[in-house]
Amino acid sequence: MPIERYNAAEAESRWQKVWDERGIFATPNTNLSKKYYVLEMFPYPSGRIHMGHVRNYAMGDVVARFKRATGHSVLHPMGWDAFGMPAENAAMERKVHPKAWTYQNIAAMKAQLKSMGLSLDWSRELATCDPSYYKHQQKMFLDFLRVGLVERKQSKVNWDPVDQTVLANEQVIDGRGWRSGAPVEQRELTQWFFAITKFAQPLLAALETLDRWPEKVRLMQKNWIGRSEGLLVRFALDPKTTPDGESELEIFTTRPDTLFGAKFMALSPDHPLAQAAAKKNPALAEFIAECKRHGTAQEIIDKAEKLGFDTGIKAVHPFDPSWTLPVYVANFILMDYGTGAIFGCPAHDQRDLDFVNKYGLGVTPVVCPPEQAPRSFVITNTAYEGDGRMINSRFLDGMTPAQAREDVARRLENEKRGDRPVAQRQVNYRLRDWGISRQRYWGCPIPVIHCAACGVVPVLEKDLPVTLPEDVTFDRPGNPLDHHPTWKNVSCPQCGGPGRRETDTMDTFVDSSWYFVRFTDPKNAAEPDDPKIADAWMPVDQYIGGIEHAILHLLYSRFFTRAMKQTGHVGIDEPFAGLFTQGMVVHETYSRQNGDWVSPAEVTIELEGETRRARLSTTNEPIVIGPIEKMSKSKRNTVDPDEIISAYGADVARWFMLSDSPPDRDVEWTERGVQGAARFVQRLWRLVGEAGEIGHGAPAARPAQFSPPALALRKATHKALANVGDAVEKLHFNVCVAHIYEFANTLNEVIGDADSEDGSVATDFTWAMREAADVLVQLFAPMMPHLAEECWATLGHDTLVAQAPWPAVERNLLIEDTITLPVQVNGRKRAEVIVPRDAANAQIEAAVLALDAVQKALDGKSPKKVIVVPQRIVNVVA
RNA sequence: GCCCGUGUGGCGGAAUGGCAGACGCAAUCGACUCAAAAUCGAUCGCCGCAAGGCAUGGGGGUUCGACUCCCUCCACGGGCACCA
Repeated sequence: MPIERYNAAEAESRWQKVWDERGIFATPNTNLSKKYYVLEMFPYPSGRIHMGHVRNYAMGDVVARFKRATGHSVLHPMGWDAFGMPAENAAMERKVHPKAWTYQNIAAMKAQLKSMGLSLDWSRELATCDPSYYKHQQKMFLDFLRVGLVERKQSKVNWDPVDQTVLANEQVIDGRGWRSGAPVEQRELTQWFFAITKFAQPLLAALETLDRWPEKVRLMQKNWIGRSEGLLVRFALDPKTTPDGESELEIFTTRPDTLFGAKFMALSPDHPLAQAAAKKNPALAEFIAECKRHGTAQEIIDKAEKLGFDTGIKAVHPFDPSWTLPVYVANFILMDYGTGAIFGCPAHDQRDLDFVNKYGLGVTPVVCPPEQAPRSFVITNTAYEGDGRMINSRFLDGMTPAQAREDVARRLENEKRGDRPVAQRQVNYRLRDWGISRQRYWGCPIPVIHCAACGVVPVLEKDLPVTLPEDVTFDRPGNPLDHHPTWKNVSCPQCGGPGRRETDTMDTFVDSSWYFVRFTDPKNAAEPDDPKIADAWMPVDQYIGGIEHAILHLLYSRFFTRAMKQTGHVGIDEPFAGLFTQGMVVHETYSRQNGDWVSPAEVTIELEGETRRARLSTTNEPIVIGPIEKMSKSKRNTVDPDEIISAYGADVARWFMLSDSPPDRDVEWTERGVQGAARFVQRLWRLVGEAGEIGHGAPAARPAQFSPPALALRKATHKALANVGDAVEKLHFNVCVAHIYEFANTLNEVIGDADSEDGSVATDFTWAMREAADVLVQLFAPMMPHLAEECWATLGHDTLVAQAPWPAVERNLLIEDTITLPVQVNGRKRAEVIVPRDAANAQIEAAVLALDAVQKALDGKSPKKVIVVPQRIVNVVA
């Protein structure tokens, strides 16, 4: 009987409806002893999903469905990272309200996601722009404020001149705003900060415990936090050369061992001593002003030449009162790292070397590389930053730099000036506090009120949430909240006098720093916001998303979770136990002769011998095939998931996304690959149909005995089951796909053999065939759930495969009675030998040496040694 | 500049220190067809008629045995970048 083609379009919407009606993916907050929380990074509602989303959510869905089948209570929710600039841009460009624009986009994208057949619990859907979401965020802000994790301080900030808002350090990439791409300027503003630096050490230390995170991400965070251990050293200043009120200069160094190589001191232009000295020195004041002028744009700082100005002040060397060092103001010293002052040792620091070479201050090497004679060791243009032995350093001579560092630290710690030690050990971090104030409308309002009498006053908890006004205008630059005629005018909660509402909103990265906790609380919970429920679900067992969030989102979320713990919102430290960073979806680029990009949909590819040629489908104009790049609107090399799904079905899109490349690498979207996936869908459909027919009459009870062909089939079935299960656990979806292909090929051969035998089929074989068909369907069900349901139904099941438990692997079927061992002679394969599984090594050795091929390879020589690796290989050494 | 990762057929890639190239894509030949598509069968790392040899970026090392471990060089990709 011919089998009809599988109609994806019809079947997919039908099964989606069944899943929906039966509510099988809704997760109750009960029975959490075996819980599994799988989460994909939630999308920004830009309006349409792209192939990156398809890849991300396909992976998460495989994990969710697999874990559900293996008996876990699975939480797999979806929501919307809904605040942000694009909504305001749309408002400015198209006169749509950001809220309307956002919710339209959410509706459109939700429909797209639904068409993918994802096993999501939509009852927990959330949008961060919803007051019922951000009221919790405002509450947490106030809790953080109370315990000192939120601070208000004046500081130099990164100002994005295009978006007219402040950016966090993490949001400045190559000196440009992460969103606008405009060169970032430095401005001095009073801003709200999350005190992420208070957790610098725990955030760093806990990276060691995140053993299910990619090494790369942990390293990136480690470098970003940037811990360095060093010494704070107080240098006395020569009073004759020093402005009134100043008597010493404190510096931070990680290389106290090089103290005898010091040639100068350098101050940041913002350093108080520099400012004090500038008051009496107009030339110095001008130099500092010049530094600041140059310092407005990050790009200029990056390229600036090292410049210094001698203040005339002299600092006294801590080990020699007669040795003084000139104090410079230098443009490359940062005020907000260490103390904003350094001592310069040119021999062993490239920047310092460049500086002394410019100003002629001399070089004395103090660390001599191994196997180099101290007398002949000279530094000219390249500083030596390696290890060795101390030279020219008095009592340190002969020590290693590590020993010298310890010796210097101990001596200066024990020496007092005034009532304090001259030096103390200090740990410094590169990490800066997280500035969250944004001068924008479409974000979470910061719930404080400014009062002339009382200062900054928190909004009362009963007045939360502070909601955004809807009647705002976007017809001029700046913050629409600030322009609003009445919104900011409120009375002070403390004194009742006139107050002004804070008009800054929070960085949208705050919204995404805790959404994973919010999902644990279903809307209809008896006790909303019960920390016990959050703790029962948290941490996220498997988090999946792009590597681009390695620092920003993932570090903020780690901080936020700790802050939530400190304020009693959760009981855990780390939000994501397992993290997987998937690769990008890439595609060939196409362009016309004049350089205009052309989308793949407009191009026809032809093969001319070995070379592929592209033409514009409409006019036959020749098209240049460009490099394979990340799908982007600007290069127009995108493929619309909607079009793929309507042409081939969601299962095909999902399958191809999972099949071609390892999930952490980039995958190239190709038409050929999609067609291959589509062919395989039809092949599986036919194969399951045929296997189902053979297995149709099988007895319900499992036969006591299996004939050799039936046993062989069962072995293949259980091997596939074990292999696919292992591969899914490791998220090796491409390997998983390969094993499914392999099993499908085997099953196809077995069916072919059974057909050719023509006649009645033994019942044990029909039973094994039915088992094989069931298992095959279950194996691909997490990846192609619609096809799987359709196949499952044709196999006569009245249950849903989405709810079927994962079959148990019968381990005894994986063990072979006889094994084929490869035989090597001197490491080169010469033969194979078939031996019983439990054969003794001596027995195997004898069998191997009797082989003709082995004797021939030995060529009359007698073997020196025979290495038998049980179950693996035999190697004869001659 | 510093740190990290990657390198395997025409392509994507597989391989607890144990048969390199599973599986897929592409290609070639054949069957079916009036023809095409679909489907099915065969071939498919390189050299060689073959026997055999050579092959996991290059070179060296450890090992009975190395894609896998170590050293070194090269290429590509990524992160950080006046952080003292």
